Amino acid sequence: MPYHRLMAGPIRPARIGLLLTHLGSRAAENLAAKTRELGITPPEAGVVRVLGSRSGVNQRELAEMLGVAKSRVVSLVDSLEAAGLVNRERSTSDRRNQVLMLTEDGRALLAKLSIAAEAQDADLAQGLSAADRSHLYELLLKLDDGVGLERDVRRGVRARE
Amino acid sequence: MPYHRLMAGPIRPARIGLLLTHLGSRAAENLAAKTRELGITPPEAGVVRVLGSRSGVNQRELAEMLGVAKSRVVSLVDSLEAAGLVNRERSTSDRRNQVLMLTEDGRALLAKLSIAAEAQDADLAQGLSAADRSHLYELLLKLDDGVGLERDVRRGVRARE
DNA sequence: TATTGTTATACTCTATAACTATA
DNA sequence: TATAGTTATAGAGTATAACAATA
Repeated sequence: MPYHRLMAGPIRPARIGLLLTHLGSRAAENLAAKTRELGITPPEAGVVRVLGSRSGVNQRELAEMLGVAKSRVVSLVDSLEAAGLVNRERSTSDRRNQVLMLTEDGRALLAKLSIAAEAQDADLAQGLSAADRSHLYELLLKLDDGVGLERDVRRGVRARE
Repeated sequence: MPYHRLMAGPIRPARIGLLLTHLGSRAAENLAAKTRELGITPPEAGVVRVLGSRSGVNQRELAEMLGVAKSRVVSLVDSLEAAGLVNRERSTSDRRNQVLMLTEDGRALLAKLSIAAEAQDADLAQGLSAADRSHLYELLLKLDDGVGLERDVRRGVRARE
Protein backbone atom coordinates (compact mmCIF):
# COMPACT_ATOMS: atom_id res chain seq x y z
CA MET A 1 0.00 0.00 0.00
CA PRO A 2 1.58 3.28 -1.15
CA TYR A 3 2.33 5.93 1.42
CA HIS A 4 -0.28 8.49 0.44
CA ARG A 5 -3.04 6.00 -0.04
CA LEU A 6 -2.60 4.84 3.54
CA MET A 7 -3.49 8.35 4.58
CA ALA A 8 -6.78 8.33 2.70
CA GLY A 9 -7.69 4.97 4.16
CA PRO A 10 -10.69 2.75 3.55
CA ILE A 11 -13.31 5.24 4.65
CA ARG A 12 -15.33 6.85 1.89
CA PRO A 13 -14.19 10.44 1.98
CA ALA A 14 -16.68 13.17 2.68
CA ARG A 15 -14.63 15.93 1.08
CA ILE A 16 -13.39 16.67 -2.42
CA GLY A 17 -9.74 16.69 -1.39
CA LEU A 18 -9.86 13.30 0.29
CA LEU A 19 -12.01 11.87 -2.47
CA LEU A 20 -9.56 13.13 -5.07
CA THR A 21 -6.69 11.59 -3.10
CA HIS A 22 -8.54 8.30 -2.94
CA LEU A 23 -9.57 8.18 -6.60
CA GLY A 24 -6.25 9.51 -7.85
CA SER A 25 -4.42 6.82 -5.99
CA ARG A 26 -6.69 4.12 -7.39
CA ALA A 27 -6.27 5.49 -10.92
CA ALA A 28 -2.49 5.63 -10.44
CA GLU A 29 -2.32 2.01 -9.34
CA ASN A 30 -4.51 0.93 -12.22
CA LEU A 31 -2.37 2.78 -14.72
CA ALA A 32 0.80 1.48 -13.06
CA ALA A 33 -0.38 -2.09 -13.58
CA LYS A 34 -1.01 -1.47 -17.28
CA THR A 35 2.41 0.19 -17.51
CA ARG A 36 4.19 -2.80 -15.96
CA GLU A 37 2.48 -5.09 -18.44
CA LEU A 38 4.30 -3.14 -21.13
CA GLY A 39 7.60 -4.03 -19.48
CA ILE A 40 8.54 -0.75 -17.81
CA THR A 41 8.06 0.80 -14.40
CA PRO A 42 5.73 3.74 -13.77
CA PRO A 43 8.60 6.25 -13.32
CA GLU A 44 10.15 5.04 -16.55
CA ALA A 45 6.82 5.62 -18.28
CA GLY A 46 6.94 9.18 -16.99
CA VAL A 47 10.30 9.68 -18.65
CA VAL A 48 9.01 8.23 -21.93
CA ARG A 49 6.02 10.60 -21.86
CA VAL A 50 8.23 13.63 -21.29
CA LEU A 51 10.69 12.68 -24.01
CA GLY A 52 7.73 12.16 -26.34
CA SER A 53 6.96 15.87 -26.22
CA ARG A 54 10.36 17.27 -25.23
CA SER A 55 12.83 15.44 -27.38
CA GLY A 56 16.49 16.36 -27.05
CA VAL A 57 16.56 17.55 -23.44
CA ASN A 58 19.57 16.74 -21.29
CA GLN A 59 19.48 14.87 -17.99
CA ARG A 60 19.57 17.92 -15.77
CA GLU A 61 16.61 19.43 -17.61
CA LEU A 62 14.75 16.14 -17.36
CA ALA A 63 15.46 15.97 -13.62
CA GLU A 64 14.03 19.47 -13.20
CA MET A 65 10.92 18.69 -15.21
CA LEU A 66 10.28 15.54 -13.20
CA GLY A 67 11.20 17.16 -9.91
CA VAL A 68 13.71 14.46 -8.97
CA ALA A 69 17.43 14.36 -8.18
CA LYS A 70 19.73 14.18 -11.19
CA SER A 71 21.14 10.92 -9.84
CA ARG A 72 17.66 9.45 -10.10
CA VAL A 73 17.57 10.31 -13.79
CA VAL A 74 20.84 8.47 -14.32
CA SER A 75 19.38 5.13 -13.23
CA LEU A 76 16.05 5.71 -14.99
CA VAL A 77 17.76 6.47 -18.28
CA ASP A 78 20.19 3.59 -17.70
CA SER A 79 17.36 1.05 -17.76
CA LEU A 80 15.49 2.73 -20.61
CA GLU A 81 18.67 2.78 -22.66
CA ALA A 82 19.37 -0.88 -21.83
CA ALA A 83 15.84 -1.69 -22.99
CA GLY A 84 16.51 0.11 -26.26
CA LEU A 85 13.80 2.71 -25.68
CA VAL A 86 15.92 5.83 -25.19
CA ASN A 87 19.03 7.09 -26.89
CA ARG A 88 21.81 8.89 -25.00
CA GLU A 89 24.19 11.00 -27.00
CA ARG A 90 26.87 13.45 -25.91
CA SER A 91 26.14 16.89 -27.25
CA THR A 92 28.71 17.98 -29.82
CA SER A 93 28.44 21.62 -28.79
CA ASP A 94 28.91 20.90 -25.06
CA ARG A 95 30.25 17.48 -24.32
CA ARG A 96 29.01 17.59 -20.72
CA ASN A 97 25.41 17.21 -21.89
CA GLN A 98 23.74 13.93 -22.61
CA VAL A 99 21.07 14.53 -25.23
CA LEU A 100 18.07 12.24 -24.73
CA MET A 101 15.73 10.99 -27.43
CA LEU A 102 13.24 8.20 -27.84
CA THR A 103 14.29 5.41 -30.17
CA GLU A 104 11.82 4.01 -32.66
CA ASP A 105 10.97 1.32 -30.09
CA GLY A 106 10.53 4.08 -27.55
CA ARG A 107 8.01 5.88 -29.73
CA ALA A 108 6.17 2.61 -30.29
CA LEU A 109 5.98 2.09 -26.55
CA LEU A 110 4.69 5.62 -26.05
CA ALA A 111 1.88 4.83 -28.46
CA LYS A 112 1.04 1.73 -26.42
CA LEU A 113 1.03 3.81 -23.24
CA SER A 114 -1.48 6.18 -24.85
CA ILE A 115 -3.68 3.26 -25.81
CA ALA A 116 -3.49 1.99 -22.22
CA ALA A 117 -4.55 5.41 -20.94
CA GLU A 118 -7.48 5.41 -23.36
CA ALA A 119 -8.48 1.96 -22.17
CA GLN A 120 -8.39 3.17 -18.60
CA ASP A 121 -10.59 6.12 -19.46
CA ALA A 122 -13.09 3.80 -21.07
CA ASP A 123 -13.10 1.74 -17.86
CA LEU A 124 -13.49 4.81 -15.71
CA ALA A 125 -16.31 6.16 -17.83
CA GLN A 126 -18.37 3.01 -17.50
CA GLY A 127 -20.55 4.47 -14.77
CA LEU A 128 -20.82 7.89 -16.43
CA SER A 129 -22.83 9.22 -19.31
CA ALA A 130 -20.99 10.94 -22.15
CA ALA A 131 -22.20 14.30 -20.85
CA ASP A 132 -21.08 13.51 -17.32
CA ARG A 133 -17.74 12.42 -18.61
CA SER A 134 -16.95 15.55 -20.56
CA HIS A 135 -18.27 17.70 -17.75
CA LEU A 136 -16.02 15.89 -15.28
CA TYR A 137 -13.03 16.42 -17.54
CA GLU A 138 -13.74 20.15 -17.72
CA LEU A 139 -14.14 20.47 -14.00
CA LEU A 140 -10.88 18.64 -13.38
CA LEU A 141 -9.12 20.96 -15.81
CA LYS A 142 -10.53 23.93 -13.92
CA LEU A 143 -9.23 22.42 -10.71
CA ASP A 144 -5.82 22.01 -12.31
CA ASP A 145 -5.84 25.66 -13.30
CA GLY A 146 -7.05 26.79 -9.89
CA VAL A 147 -4.68 28.53 -7.56
CA GLY A 148 -5.95 26.64 -4.53
CA LEU A 149 -3.21 24.10 -4.00
CA GLU A 150 0.26 25.55 -3.90
CA ARG A 151 1.49 25.27 -7.42
CA ASP A 152 4.30 23.08 -8.60
CA VAL A 153 7.70 24.59 -8.25
CA ARG A 154 8.25 23.38 -11.76
CA ARG A 155 5.04 24.90 -13.06
CA GLY A 156 6.74 27.02 -15.66
CA VAL A 157 8.23 23.93 -17.18
CA ARG A 158 4.99 22.07 -17.68
CA ALA A 159 4.25 21.24 -21.28
CA ARG A 160 0.94 22.63 -22.43
CA GLU A 161 0.84 21.63 -26.04
CA MET B 1 8.87 12.79 -5.67
CA PRO B 2 6.55 9.86 -4.89
CA TYR B 3 6.60 6.85 -7.14
CA HIS B 4 3.18 7.23 -8.74
CA ARG B 5 3.52 10.92 -9.32
CA LEU B 6 6.67 10.38 -11.34
CA MET B 7 4.54 8.33 -13.71
CA ALA B 8 2.10 11.17 -14.32
CA GLY B 9 4.93 13.58 -14.91
CA PRO B 10 4.85 17.30 -15.61
CA ILE B 11 2.85 17.14 -18.83
CA ARG B 12 -0.74 18.26 -18.59
CA PRO B 13 -2.69 15.06 -19.03
CA ALA B 14 -5.12 14.74 -21.90
CA ARG B 15 -7.18 11.99 -20.29
CA ILE B 16 -9.33 11.70 -17.20
CA GLY B 17 -7.27 8.86 -15.73
CA LEU B 18 -3.97 10.69 -15.99
CA LEU B 19 -5.53 13.94 -14.87
CA LEU B 20 -7.03 12.20 -11.85
CA THR B 21 -3.64 10.66 -11.06
CA HIS B 22 -2.00 14.06 -11.31
CA LEU B 23 -4.58 15.95 -9.24
CA GLY B 24 -4.96 13.17 -6.70
CA SER B 25 -1.24 13.14 -6.12
CA ARG B 26 -1.17 16.91 -5.67
CA ALA B 27 -4.08 16.77 -3.26
CA ALA B 28 -2.40 13.96 -1.33
CA GLU B 29 0.82 15.90 -0.94
CA ASN B 30 -1.06 19.00 0.11
CA LEU B 31 -3.02 17.09 2.72
CA ALA B 32 0.13 15.28 3.83
CA ALA B 33 1.81 18.61 4.52
CA LYS B 34 -1.13 19.76 6.66
CA THR B 35 -1.05 16.41 8.44
CA ARG B 36 2.63 16.69 9.30
CA GLU B 37 2.03 20.14 10.73
CA LEU B 38 -0.23 18.43 13.25
CA GLY B 39 2.70 16.26 14.33
CA ILE B 40 1.83 12.93 12.72
CA THR B 41 2.66 11.19 9.46
CA PRO B 42 0.09 10.63 6.70
CA PRO B 43 -0.22 6.88 7.39
CA GLU B 44 -0.75 7.61 11.08
CA ALA B 45 -3.51 10.02 10.11
CA GLY B 46 -5.12 7.17 8.20
CA VAL B 47 -5.14 5.06 11.35
CA VAL B 48 -6.65 7.90 13.37
CA ARG B 49 -9.42 8.33 10.78
CA VAL B 50 -10.27 4.63 10.82
CA LEU B 51 -10.29 4.44 14.61
CA GLY B 52 -12.55 7.48 14.63
CA SER B 53 -15.31 5.52 12.99
CA ARG B 54 -14.32 1.98 13.95
CA SER B 55 -13.39 2.17 17.58
CA GLY B 56 -12.40 -1.04 19.33
CA VAL B 57 -10.97 -3.00 16.39
CA ASN B 58 -7.90 -5.15 16.94
CA GLN B 59 -4.64 -4.83 15.02
CA ARG B 60 -5.36 -7.63 12.55
CA GLU B 61 -8.69 -6.06 11.62
CA LEU B 62 -7.03 -2.68 11.25
CA ALA B 63 -4.35 -4.18 9.01
CA GLU B 64 -7.05 -5.70 6.78
CA MET B 65 -8.98 -2.44 6.56
CA LEU B 66 -5.85 -0.52 5.61
CA GLY B 67 -4.59 -3.24 3.32
CA VAL B 68 -1.17 -3.42 4.98
CA ALA B 69 0.85 -6.12 6.74
CA LYS B 70 0.06 -6.65 10.39
CA SER B 71 3.69 -5.83 11.22
CA ARG B 72 3.12 -2.41 9.69
CA VAL B 73 0.27 -1.80 12.11
CA VAL B 74 2.53 -2.61 15.03
CA SER B 75 4.88 0.27 14.32
CA LEU B 76 2.10 2.68 13.38
CA VAL B 77 0.24 2.01 16.61
CA ASP B 78 3.54 2.11 18.53
CA SER B 79 4.13 5.72 17.58
CA LEU B 80 0.51 6.76 18.01
CA GLU B 81 0.48 5.20 21.46
CA ALA B 82 3.76 6.90 22.35
CA ALA B 83 2.20 10.19 21.24
CA GLY B 84 -0.74 9.53 23.54
CA LEU B 85 -3.25 9.47 20.69
CA VAL B 86 -4.26 5.81 20.71
CA ASN B 87 -4.94 3.39 23.50
CA ARG B 88 -3.90 -0.29 23.31
CA GLU B 89 -5.60 -2.69 25.64
CA ARG B 90 -5.54 -6.48 25.79
CA SER B 91 -9.02 -7.86 25.33
CA THR B 92 -10.32 -9.53 28.47
CA SER B 93 -12.27 -12.13 26.48
CA ASP B 94 -9.29 -13.12 24.29
CA ARG B 95 -5.97 -11.95 25.59
CA ARG B 96 -4.35 -12.28 22.16
CA ASN B 97 -6.24 -9.24 20.89
CA GLN B 98 -5.11 -5.67 21.30
CA VAL B 99 -8.19 -3.48 21.39
CA LEU B 100 -7.50 -0.07 19.83
CA MET B 101 -9.23 3.18 20.72
CA LEU B 102 -8.55 6.87 20.31
CA THR B 103 -7.64 8.72 23.46
CA GLU B 104 -9.18 12.10 24.19
CA ASP B 105 -6.11 13.68 22.55
CA GLY B 106 -6.62 11.35 19.60
CA ARG B 107 -10.18 12.53 19.15
CA ALA B 108 -9.03 16.13 19.38
CA LEU B 109 -6.47 15.46 16.68
CA LEU B 110 -9.09 13.83 14.48
CA ALA B 111 -11.13 17.01 14.75
CA LYS B 112 -8.09 19.01 13.65
CA LEU B 113 -7.59 16.67 10.72
CA SER B 114 -11.17 17.30 9.65
CA ILE B 115 -10.63 21.02 9.85
CA ALA B 116 -7.50 20.65 7.72
CA ALA B 117 -9.48 18.70 5.12
CA GLU B 118 -12.10 21.45 5.10
CA ALA B 119 -9.41 24.06 4.64
CA GLN B 120 -8.02 22.11 1.72
CA ASP B 121 -11.45 21.92 0.12
CA ALA B 122 -11.82 25.65 0.47
CA ASP B 123 -8.45 26.06 -1.28
CA LEU B 124 -9.43 23.64 -4.01
CA ALA B 125 -12.75 25.33 -4.58
CA GLN B 126 -11.18 28.72 -5.15
CA GLY B 127 -11.38 28.41 -8.91
CA LEU B 128 -14.82 26.82 -8.90
CA SER B 129 -18.29 28.20 -8.45
CA ALA B 130 -20.48 26.64 -5.76
CA ALA B 131 -22.45 24.86 -8.47
CA ASP B 132 -19.30 23.55 -10.12
CA ARG B 133 -18.05 22.38 -6.80
CA SER B 134 -21.09 20.35 -5.84
CA HIS B 135 -21.35 18.97 -9.35
CA LEU B 136 -17.72 17.88 -9.21
CA TYR B 137 -18.30 16.17 -5.90
CA GLU B 138 -21.25 14.24 -7.31
CA LEU B 139 -19.33 13.17 -10.39
CA LEU B 140 -16.42 11.97 -8.27
CA LEU B 141 -18.82 9.97 -6.12
CA LYS B 142 -20.25 8.38 -9.26
CA LEU B 143 -16.74 7.51 -10.34
CA ASP B 144 -16.10 5.94 -6.96
CA ASP B 145 -19.22 3.84 -7.35
CA GLY B 146 -18.38 2.86 -10.92
CA VAL B 147 -17.20 -0.63 -11.65
CA GLY B 148 -14.55 0.54 -14.08
CA LEU B 149 -11.43 0.21 -11.99
CA GLU B 150 -10.99 -3.12 -10.33
CA ARG B 151 -12.50 -2.70 -6.90
CA ASP B 152 -10.59 -2.83 -3.69
CA VAL B 153 -10.08 -6.28 -2.32
CA ARG B 154 -11.15 -4.80 0.98
CA ARG B 155 -14.24 -3.22 -0.53
CA GLY B 156 -16.63 -4.98 1.81
CA VAL B 157 -14.85 -3.47 4.76
CA ARG B 158 -15.16 0.13 3.68
CA ALA B 159 -17.05 2.26 6.10
CA ARG B 160 -20.01 3.99 4.49
CA GLU B 161 -21.56 5.83 7.37
C1' DT C 1 35.55 28.06 -10.95
C1' DA C 2 30.97 26.32 -12.45
C1' DT C 3 28.19 22.74 -14.49
C1' DT C 4 26.79 17.89 -16.23
C1' DG C 5 26.65 13.53 -15.26
C1' DT C 6 28.08 9.47 -12.32
C1' DT C 7 29.02 6.75 -8.27
C1' DA C 8 28.81 5.69 -3.32
C1' DT C 9 26.20 5.80 0.49
C1' DA C 10 22.34 6.27 3.51
C1' DC C 11 17.55 6.86 4.62
C1' DT C 12 12.41 5.96 4.47
C1' DC C 13 8.68 2.99 3.88
C1' DT C 14 7.05 -1.46 3.61
C1' DA C 15 6.75 -6.55 3.31
C1' DT C 16 8.09 -11.44 4.54
C1' DA C 17 9.32 -14.69 7.68
C1' DA C 18 10.47 -16.34 12.14
C1' DC C 19 9.06 -16.14 16.82
C1' DT C 20 6.03 -15.62 21.36
C1' DA C 21 1.91 -15.84 23.79
C1' DT C 22 -2.67 -17.23 23.97
C1' DA C 23 -6.45 -20.00 22.52
C1' DT D 1 -2.85 -26.74 15.96
C1' DA D 2 -4.34 -21.98 14.81
C1' DT D 3 -4.36 -17.07 15.56
C1' DA D 4 -2.82 -12.13 17.31
C1' DG D 5 0.88 -9.67 17.85
C1' DT D 6 5.95 -8.79 17.76
C1' DT D 7 10.67 -8.77 16.14
C1' DA D 8 14.31 -9.36 12.69
C1' DT D 9 15.55 -8.92 8.26
C1' DA D 10 15.42 -7.62 3.50
C1' DG D 11 13.98 -5.01 -0.49
C1' DA D 12 12.37 -1.02 -3.28
C1' DG D 13 12.67 3.71 -4.23
C1' DT D 14 14.81 7.86 -3.54
C1' DA D 15 18.00 11.60 -1.97
C1' DT D 16 22.57 13.62 -0.57
C1' DA D 17 27.20 14.13 -1.12
C1' DA D 18 31.57 13.20 -3.17
C1' DC D 19 33.72 12.65 -7.57
C1' DA D 20 35.07 13.03 -12.74
C1' DA D 21 34.89 15.29 -17.05
C1' DT D 22 34.13 19.33 -19.54
C1' DA D 23 33.52 24.16 -20.03
